Amino acid sequence: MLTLSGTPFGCAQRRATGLCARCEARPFSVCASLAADDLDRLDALAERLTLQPGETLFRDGDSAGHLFNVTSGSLRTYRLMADGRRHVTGFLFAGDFIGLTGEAVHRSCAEAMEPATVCRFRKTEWRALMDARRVLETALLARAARELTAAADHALLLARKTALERVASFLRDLPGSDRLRPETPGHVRLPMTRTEIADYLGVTLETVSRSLRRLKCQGVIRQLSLTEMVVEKPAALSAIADGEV
Amino acid sequence: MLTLSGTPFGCAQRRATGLCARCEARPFSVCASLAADDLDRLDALAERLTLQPGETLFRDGDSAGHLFNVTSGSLRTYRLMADGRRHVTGFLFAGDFIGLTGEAVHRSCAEAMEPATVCRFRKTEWRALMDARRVLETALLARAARELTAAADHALLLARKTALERVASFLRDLPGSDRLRPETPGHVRLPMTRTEIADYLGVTLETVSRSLRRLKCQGVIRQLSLTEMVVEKPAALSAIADGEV
DNA sequence: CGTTCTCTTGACCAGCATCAAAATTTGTGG
DNA sequence: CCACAAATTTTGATGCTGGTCAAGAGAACG
Repeated sequence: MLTLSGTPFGCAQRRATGLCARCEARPFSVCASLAADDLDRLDALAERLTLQPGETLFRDGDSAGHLFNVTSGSLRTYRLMADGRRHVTGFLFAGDFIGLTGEAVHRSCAEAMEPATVCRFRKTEWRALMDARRVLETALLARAARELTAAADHALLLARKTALERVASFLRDLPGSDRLRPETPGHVRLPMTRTEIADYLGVTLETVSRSLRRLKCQGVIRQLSLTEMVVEKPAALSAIADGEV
Repeated sequence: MLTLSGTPFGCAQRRATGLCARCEARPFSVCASLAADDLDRLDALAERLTLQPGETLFRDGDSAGHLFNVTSGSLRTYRLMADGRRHVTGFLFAGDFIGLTGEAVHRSCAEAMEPATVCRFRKTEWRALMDARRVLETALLARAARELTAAADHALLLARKTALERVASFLRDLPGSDRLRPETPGHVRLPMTRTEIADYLGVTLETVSRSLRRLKCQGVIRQLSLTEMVVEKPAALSAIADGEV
């Protein structure tokens, strides 16, 4: 079940001694824009949620009264078509913000892939905080800008890249997403299933599997386990990803 | 050639008698957030550009020191891969804002499809105006949110829809984009070529042509001319677009 | 250690791409 | 306004990438 641990007794601390002050995800969250003095205010608004693998944060059709900030672990968001076709919208890690799209009703589902923690904010309260601390709105706009850039890259991938190029792009761009993990250079951790990768890249799981094999045969990557890859030839991987082959 | 008509003598008018006050695109631009009193400030920052069909606003690799607001006509933005594969990122009409992605160097090209007019702003000056008039930043964030929603819809289209569904989605969603045109219900104007539609939908021009034919045979649409369609059965079109067939 | 789930591999097939040519539209000069 | 040239669109024939179906191999879990 989804456990909920709000600020103790619901009252803000005077000094920034709350959870936000110790939050490991803060440096790469929009919260980083706030001065230390303002953290107690953030604390007062944040509800801490803990999700177990497979647990749902929200579903398609739920009214979207909240915003979320991922503080640890990872989540997937996806959309379903009427006949069951699935598109995985994205994979979310610590520091990622959910709710930039500003829709009143969720049009996608969000579930934990691994044990995850998330901060939840009421939209109205968040809006008030943004009005009081404008740097927060500026930080959110900057984040929205980055997301739009990433969306354009992903659209190019979906519109024009071959299956092999898609998988190569994925292996190249995924590392660094989870900024809480000490990044071992060349190592790619895959907390998601092949099916999820496929639904993210717009192909089938068999095609993902075959593409990975081709990359392995070419010596571009080496497989340590189902969820762990090593990039042996980063330059070659990137060249394939960009279609320069 | 690209003609340039800045504010006469570079000095701001005291009362809002400038071009912004009379701008037809203002109601559906981010500029709509500004009070009438602030329009002379906007006027002082805006350079008016006129583009002929096929003319370039900016190219991939150009340094992105400006932001743009489309005030009439239409443009296309696209990206190219090393081997020439093209992805049309989007079609832009009056009211659309260019530069939300905030990148320092352009990663796409923008060209006029029809005669078009565009307002150009220096990023630094625009930033200063946003700092002075916060509603502007809020309006920009709202617009970024809408773009992210649209990007998610387009990603679903590219990842999971069939060719027929893509073309149906396009015909359903394009009208209303050009808010300057008096919208004749059921009429779809296509100021772009088949190739551009194809590159936008991630298929080939032949597939677009064949899909249109299937829709015509089914009586869902009727063709008036190459650039003008009539939707005869909107419900059927939408059902096809959403894969409910 | 067996059950179940996920991943891999193979065989076959279909949707869309590619190649090619005809039809239509657009543009130009007389 | 017409005739011709160029560009775009439509239509047809064929092929390939990636999807579908199916079976077997590993992992994960109790």
